[in-house]
Amino acid sequence: MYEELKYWYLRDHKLFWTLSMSQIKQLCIITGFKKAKKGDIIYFSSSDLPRVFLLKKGNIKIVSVDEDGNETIKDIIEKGDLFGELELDSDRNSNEYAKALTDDIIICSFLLSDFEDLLLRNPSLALSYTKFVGLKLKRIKNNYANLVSKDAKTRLLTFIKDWAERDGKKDGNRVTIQNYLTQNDIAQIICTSRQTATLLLNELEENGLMHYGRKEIIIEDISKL
Amino acid sequence: MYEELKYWYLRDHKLFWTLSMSQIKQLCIITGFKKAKKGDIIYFSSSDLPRVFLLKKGNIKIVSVDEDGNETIKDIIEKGDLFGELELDSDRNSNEYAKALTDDIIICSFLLSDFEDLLLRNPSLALSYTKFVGLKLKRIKNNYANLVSKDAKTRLLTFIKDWAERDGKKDGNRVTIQNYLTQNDIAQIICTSRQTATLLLNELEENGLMHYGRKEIIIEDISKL
DNA sequence: CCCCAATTGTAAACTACCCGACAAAACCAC
DNA sequence: GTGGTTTTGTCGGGTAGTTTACAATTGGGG
Repeated sequence: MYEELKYWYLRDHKLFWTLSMSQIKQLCIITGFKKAKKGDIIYFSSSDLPRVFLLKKGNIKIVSVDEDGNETIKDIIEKGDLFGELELDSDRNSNEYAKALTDDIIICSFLLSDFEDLLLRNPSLALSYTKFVGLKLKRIKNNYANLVSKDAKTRLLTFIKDWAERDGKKDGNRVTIQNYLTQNDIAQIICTSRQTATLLLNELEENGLMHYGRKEIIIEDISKL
Repeated sequence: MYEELKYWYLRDHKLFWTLSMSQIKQLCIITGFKKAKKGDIIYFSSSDLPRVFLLKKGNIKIVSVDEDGNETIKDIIEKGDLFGELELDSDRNSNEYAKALTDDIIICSFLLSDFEDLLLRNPSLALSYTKFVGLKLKRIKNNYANLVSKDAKTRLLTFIKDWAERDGKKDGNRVTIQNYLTQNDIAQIICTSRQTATLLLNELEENGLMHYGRKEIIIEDISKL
């Protein structure tokens, strides 16, 4: 029963749709599971073997600490996302960890080496995966371009619109987002200071464009952002 | 003879080492060739089918024009690099073109669809290619992190050191780089204004750390940068 | 060799944003 | 509730870097 659940978890991800049950089973032999709750820190650059992770439930952020001790958010991971050694290289010098943003986190993982074997045996999976990494590349290229040429306000707007698109519940032009981020998180994501983020969010609030709350964000009219 | 040359060009790239002659031949059926000289513009987001390109000789820059007409350098491509639709998605909305930085440019290309077929038939090539894309991802992540947390001076230094590593001719601690970039190019690469780049380069010059010339850059002592 | 275009040098005004500091408010655990 | 911690609000000074503007230099083509 528990074993079955494991398979189902992987099977559920669209990347793995092409695989047979036995192939998934193969990958699952060393599959690990983790549960966590809000605020928990999950080290994945630990002394363990390199792994690829799949977030089944909840939201987490990937944080990296640089040489000066500054923490920066590398990525926000949502339900169904893969994370970890996605680049398939095993040199994990990076000082990164994941932090749970919500309660009820479920993560499953498998060894990088097992995943590579599977890719070698499944050309079509390999191609899908390559496109998946390509998509990540495209996203970050886009973020980079925004950071270079757009100001903080525009970046915030872009982020909010993206977020609403991904997570928001639409009701006509009114969108409600379940908020699991602090203003500080948002600031880091759009690469600005907390103060600037606060300022801009309040500005949006004053203009009646949206309401920021710790639990949810309400956008009155998404088309006006 | 000319045909043979084509194959050799592809075979030469380490990604294709695992392929047999016949497999390369398959890819080459629709392989195109281009030659260009300094200043030439090579459109690859044209109405043609999506392609992957391989730069056999010379240096080019990938430039993109945003909605406001600003030109930004996306990438510098050197001998042996692949470029084009590396993400393997065929939606080329991006307004990009390549510009030759040196004379004697040789580019060969193949159709994205042919390349995908080849990947499907060669799992180990597919895996290598995924790692290649992963490497690109890692690089840009690194650039992004630098842009966020380091100032212009540090970014310039990082860039110069990288460049010296890649292209420079070492002679003890003295490194000579064949320069094919203007200060404006460098400025765009490290994401700053031309004036700031000029200022910083002159500062390095005054401190006796390096000599910037249009044809070559000489770093007196790479370990002191 | 000379001219023109591209590149490099320099300076001053301006500004978006950071940083430090502190207060108010919200949330959580007990 | 109550106390403490986290999050949010707000202000002003400081600055790295942009922008504008123009001069000086370089190099290549005729």
